[in-house]
Amino acid sequence: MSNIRVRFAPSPTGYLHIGGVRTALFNWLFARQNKGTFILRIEDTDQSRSTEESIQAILEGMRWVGLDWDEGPYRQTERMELYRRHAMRLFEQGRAYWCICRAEELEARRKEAEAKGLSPKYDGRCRDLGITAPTGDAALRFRAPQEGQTVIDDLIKGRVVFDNSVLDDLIILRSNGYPTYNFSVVVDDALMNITHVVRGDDHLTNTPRQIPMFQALGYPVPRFGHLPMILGSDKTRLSKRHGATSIMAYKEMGYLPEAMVNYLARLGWSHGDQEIFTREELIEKFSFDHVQKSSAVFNPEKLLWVNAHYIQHGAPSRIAQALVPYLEQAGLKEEIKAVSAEWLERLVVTVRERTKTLVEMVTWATPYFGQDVAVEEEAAKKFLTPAIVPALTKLKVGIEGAVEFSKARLEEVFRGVLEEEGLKMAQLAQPVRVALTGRAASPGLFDVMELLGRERTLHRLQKGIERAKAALS
RNA sequence: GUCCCCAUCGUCUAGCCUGGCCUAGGACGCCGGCCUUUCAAGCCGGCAACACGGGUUCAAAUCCCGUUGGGGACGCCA
Repeated sequence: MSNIRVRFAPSPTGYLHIGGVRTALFNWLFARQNKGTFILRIEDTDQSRSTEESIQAILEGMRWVGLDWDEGPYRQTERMELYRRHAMRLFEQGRAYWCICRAEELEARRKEAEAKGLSPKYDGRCRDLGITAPTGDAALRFRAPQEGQTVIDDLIKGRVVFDNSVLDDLIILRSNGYPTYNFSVVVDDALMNITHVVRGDDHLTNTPRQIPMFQALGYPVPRFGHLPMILGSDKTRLSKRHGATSIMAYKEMGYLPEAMVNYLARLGWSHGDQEIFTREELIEKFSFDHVQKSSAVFNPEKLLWVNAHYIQHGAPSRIAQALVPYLEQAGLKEEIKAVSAEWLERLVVTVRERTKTLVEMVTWATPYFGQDVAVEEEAAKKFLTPAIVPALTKLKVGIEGAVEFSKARLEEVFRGVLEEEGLKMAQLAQPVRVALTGRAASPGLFDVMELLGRERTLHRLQKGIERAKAALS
């Protein structure tokens, strides 16, 4: 294990979303590639917005996509003592001071400054008051450097320089005693020996505020990497308006976690022209050098294509195993128990190429369960007509008489009927298809028969014949 | 408003660092064709981009400057 340590630090204020997963993924890939440590840390210092439910949702999402963590999940609310102690240390060093401005006053002043077109930063009026023992509500502010520059050699953006004159005296301890984000993140990253802070580039301007705190506290400054944002189709930050953003929503829609990972990895990162990567390849080939600097638009259609690819090319056993819960959810629990794993895999293989999600796959798979099949009205009306009865009957008799129930033999019988009846392939195939699957579209007929087996094939054929006979005339 | 980041087909991107191999490549989507028992899948083909303006250079998608456009940050949110 190397000394490389990275973390994913979501705040539990909602579900784990796509952007968070990608940030986590890049951290995870970097850790795994370097035999480093991947840490999960929950940033829940905002009591009013953090929920236990969100924490659980984050863990569930992480597990689903297979991003396993080596340490944590730590929760910042369990580390309060650490933040307070570090804050007091800064105070004692003269690097922090008590501010007795009220929140409403600050808000008002900010608005006023903004209205005048001035910078809305804190005016520093408590900076030199020298308050040592505040009474009532007071917040602790970090005394930010005002001169010189802070330079970041970003793993992705390259060299970024900020004038310290733009820096604000940030509140590090709220009047309720809780630390604020910019402070707790520094204390934790320092104490957890984080070597590389990889996060969304919405944090880029937070970085020059944090670096002086690492320095004031006497901790080494980690390296930073700022990932570009993921945007919606209208090029604004991805949000609910753009459709599903919760990672678990994609599970529900029938996406494979390996497809999500592959798509998200390729969103903002590339390795030449390669589109499909195994998890091992991702770990091996990932590099910050090839992470895009600019933001990327989330494209659900490409995601769907990647998912279809995994469904169509994955190991049948893997797809079958992933499909089962969806089948169960569709009310086929008992039916699944009755079939073998081997049969289920054959089913997957025959239906998967017309399927882009597992949910879609359920729709294609249902006709193969149970003795009878629900026949779509429209399909029956069009293909199960009295005129086709002789041919259907002849086919049924032929199959009954066949010694062997194999695809090759079945086709021979079928073609024999075609010839005797003077029919074209499609003229008989469609009625048979409807009788067997209840629909006008299905996999190849002989695959269907093989999947159904002799008994059900004959049974459904018979039902089809009866229905065709009864149709008007 | 101030600061920061970014800019190649509609979208994801290769190429940019180390200028010529770029008549700018791949992928998704779209359009057309082939295959075909249906629906798909597959295969073949097509449409489609270096934001703009100046430089530097024999030569610029590639280097420099500016403009424009987009995004982000400026909270006792994270």
